[in-house]
Amino acid sequence: MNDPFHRPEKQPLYAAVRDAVLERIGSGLLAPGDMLPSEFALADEFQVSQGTVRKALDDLAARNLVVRRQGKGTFVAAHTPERALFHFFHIVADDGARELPTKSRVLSCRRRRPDREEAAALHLARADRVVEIRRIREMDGKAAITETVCVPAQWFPDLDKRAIEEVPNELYQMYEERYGITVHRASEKLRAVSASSENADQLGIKPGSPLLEISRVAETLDGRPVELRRSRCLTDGRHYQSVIV
Amino acid sequence: MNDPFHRPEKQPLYAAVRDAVLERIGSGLLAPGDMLPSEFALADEFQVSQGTVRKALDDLAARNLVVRRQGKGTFVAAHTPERALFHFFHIVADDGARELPTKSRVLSCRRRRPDREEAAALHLARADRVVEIRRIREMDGKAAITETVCVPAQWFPDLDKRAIEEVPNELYQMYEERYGITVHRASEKLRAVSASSENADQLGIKPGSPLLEISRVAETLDGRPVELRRSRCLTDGRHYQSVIV
DNA sequence: CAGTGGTCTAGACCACATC
DNA sequence: ATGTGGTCTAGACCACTGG
Repeated sequence: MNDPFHRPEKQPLYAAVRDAVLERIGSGLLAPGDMLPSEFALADEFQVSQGTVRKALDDLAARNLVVRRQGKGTFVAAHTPERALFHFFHIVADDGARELPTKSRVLSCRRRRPDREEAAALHLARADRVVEIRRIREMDGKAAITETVCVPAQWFPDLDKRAIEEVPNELYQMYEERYGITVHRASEKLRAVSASSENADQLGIKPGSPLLEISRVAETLDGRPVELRRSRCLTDGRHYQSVIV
Repeated sequence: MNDPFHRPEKQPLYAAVRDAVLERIGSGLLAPGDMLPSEFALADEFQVSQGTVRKALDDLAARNLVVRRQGKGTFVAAHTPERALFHFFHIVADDGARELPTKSRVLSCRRRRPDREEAAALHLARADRVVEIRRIREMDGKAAITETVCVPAQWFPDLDKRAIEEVPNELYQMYEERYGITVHRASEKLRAVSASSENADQLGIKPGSPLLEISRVAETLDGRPVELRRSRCLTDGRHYQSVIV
């Protein structure tokens, strides 16, 4: 049934409502962009007051899982290009301008076994397969970032067979639309590294130059890791912007 | 008067209550650690319902400005060592262990004119004065971070005269307790840079080695910049951890 | 116009902390 | 026992959206 509405001991009512709605989103019963039932409809369904449903939905809205729009309804959050850019792309020009990586040149797109790091990050066995995409992203007209994206092949069945030209600049929207996988949160580890000779060639710099390495693990709603993305970025007139609230 | 309780055109009631409480915190009328009046007391004072006060306080709690504790009360957020560490210190060992910089060796502590970058970041004129603290922070027993902290001298009148040994490891708690200045939010810019010969000496590495440069501007509640902190960190077995929700 | 979320109220009861 | 925040209800009215 699609009605797992339990209150497992002392959990507040609104939390049970929240989790029930969450379950429908996670299971795909409610897809990104869909409108949720109205507050009153949910209140009626779960036999709680409208205020309790409101608190549950406000909670989900605070976590960016749904978007509430007065007069229209409550909708499951979707990956728009702006959201992807503002939410997941943190490289900014030093003058504060938000320059997006306009072009990206795909170097390769293949299917292979994961290395130790990838297997660990994506919770895979060494015998499993991953699809690896390597590309160079340009900013302000010049090559600025080398990127190696790695995803479990089982969830992205034909990704390696797509023509290289078909890979869009914004991957997360494609994950969502084409494979039904919504990236919800990510954690990034940043380090300073020396450019390898390969990096140097790709970015037009001297080997040994300092590069900002960003190692990102992206997760779905239910916490499964879906992507390991290792980027090396030239921080020349640019920086990684982090806000601590 | 301490009662600027206006509703400037179409602003929700709870927002007016929130701003009124905020005003008391910002003005120092309510200091960090102080307990706020109870929900009913505030409701009575502002002539609104308790639910409206609740919404106002929940809003402040969501912004980390107050802390609510069931059965005890609502308190103005204060800088505990843990808060400082978990909230503002993002360097983590690669195995995930949260190693704090135990020791810090202060190299100098002096009063001088700001350079162009400092003046811009701290909204000062070139004729103003700043206090500069330079130090080396150790992690895991080895020198790992060089740090230059810069604050407006006018708000920290005798900071430069304090004995170097007196400067504590956690500065923000001292800012709050000794100067009544609460750091509330910060923004950090990260870059990869090459170690200068000075950096190399300080950290025991070769000149030119890649270092993670973190340039942080810390702000008070009302958005005034109070500190420019430039750190250069050896990311060897460590990284800067950033979570995107 | 009907339907949606947003605000606000008044009151009840619960859970926790302190004396 | 008292006072605090946390949950939940029922209902009123407002503001916005779209047919």
